[in-house]
Amino acid sequence: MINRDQIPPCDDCLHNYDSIFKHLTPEEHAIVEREKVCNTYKRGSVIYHEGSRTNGFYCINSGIIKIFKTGIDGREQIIAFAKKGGIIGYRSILSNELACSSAKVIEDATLCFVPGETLIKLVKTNGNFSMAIMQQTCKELGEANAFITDIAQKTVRERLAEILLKLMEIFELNEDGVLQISLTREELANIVGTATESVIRLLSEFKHDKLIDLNGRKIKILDIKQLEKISNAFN
Amino acid sequence: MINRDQIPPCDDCLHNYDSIFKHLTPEEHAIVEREKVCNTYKRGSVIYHEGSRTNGFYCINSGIIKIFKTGIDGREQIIAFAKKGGIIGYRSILSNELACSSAKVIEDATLCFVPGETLIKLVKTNGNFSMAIMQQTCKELGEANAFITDIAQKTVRERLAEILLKLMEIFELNEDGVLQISLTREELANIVGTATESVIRLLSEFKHDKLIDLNGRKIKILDIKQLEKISNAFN
DNA sequence: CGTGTGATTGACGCCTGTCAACGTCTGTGG
DNA sequence: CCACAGACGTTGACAGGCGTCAATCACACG
Repeated sequence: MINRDQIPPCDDCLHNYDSIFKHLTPEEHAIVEREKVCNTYKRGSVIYHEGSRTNGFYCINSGIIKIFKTGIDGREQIIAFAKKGGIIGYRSILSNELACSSAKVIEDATLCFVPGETLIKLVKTNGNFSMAIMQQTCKELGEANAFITDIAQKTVRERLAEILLKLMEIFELNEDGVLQISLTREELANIVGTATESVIRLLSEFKHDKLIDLNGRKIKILDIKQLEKISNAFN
Repeated sequence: MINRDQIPPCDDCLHNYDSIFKHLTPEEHAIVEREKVCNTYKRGSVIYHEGSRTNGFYCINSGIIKIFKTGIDGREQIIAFAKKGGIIGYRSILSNELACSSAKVIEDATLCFVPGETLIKLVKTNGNFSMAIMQQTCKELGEANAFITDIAQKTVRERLAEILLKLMEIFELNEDGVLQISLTREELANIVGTATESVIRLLSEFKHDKLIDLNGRKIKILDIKQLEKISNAFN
């Protein structure tokens, strides 16, 4: 499951224009580079568990991670995804709480682990970095609040259409218009907050209405305008 | 609506042990004290509007504020409350976005306005203050994620019981066991994420089962254990 | 006293969750 | 190479939770 032989070059992460690490000085870069530990994880691996104490955060070098909370009957509620350039697990470090969610690999991933003390040191000493990570948190908070409103007010049908569009924004379509992420029906249900059967029924309804095309887990987006209309996009 | 005559002493806010301002140095205290502007607001007043650009944040000296997003048909979804010692409106300052929610007075309030630049300056220069405000954000984020899971998985009945308990934690009971906040049925519905009629029906059901007692907007909590059981408390 | 806002109650029906059965596909072991 | 197990996907039946509509009541206020 874990392969310590392949240490990926973290230059990508450190200098990527949309990575928060771009706010670090060269010296700080060097510190992170020195203290990081990289590993690869296969689909299904758990990075960290809800309720556990994490002592660092992870930077995604490749792959896709799902962040979820476990509710009634062990049912997952997917809160967010993380992909290349993103960081996960930093929240509980900063708030000094136990992890409030779990992280699991959806597509084989390479992650770099950075100790929590390093993060806190950087936050306290580098105002720009501090602002950047605060902005990330605030952005996530805004998105969470928007999702609360959606899930509280919209129907399952509207939410599913919206989630398809949101996934499209995050993972984009390939040249054939197919969503570049592969989720089980159950996972889709656990984002939307509904039953697996409902997702299946609505997806085939969307297919019948020529809004999407289905081929196993591959979802081809055909009619964005109409999906937006269904999702009641007040965003 | 606004009364500029009464400038409340902000010592309370600045030195209150659960205020984030306790992390400021005396010099920084003085800066905030000098730059703040205090006003009183009556019930119903809007502090700021979703989508507007705010150029500062507010510290609550007294009163109660509700934070909400406006969804379909102008229906409110209440996201959070703020009371004495709390701050609101700081998120959009830090993330440099438009306000993603609105703030409205529920109980007559006195607020102190502090300019955004002051906040950013403090965040960038005072590591401890920075950490404290980051912790507040992370805490809110954790709560938002928990609420997403609840609203996605629990029934209206379970959520209502949970909200009553949550309100109890935030606003506490008076000596008679009555919730120290007065909300309309519609506002309750807009927290739970349901229809006003459903709240009314479930409240009278709770009353019939001797879990609560009702007297207009006053809600007396009778059986906490049972409410916890109903709310399916996995928290 | 009229008006308006909020609270309540009843009727009705649809959306959606649950249960059950069955089909499909993949990987594993004999 | 085939049989089988197990995970996942699909479909149908069914009930009930909950939203919507409408009527009525209660209460405050100008």
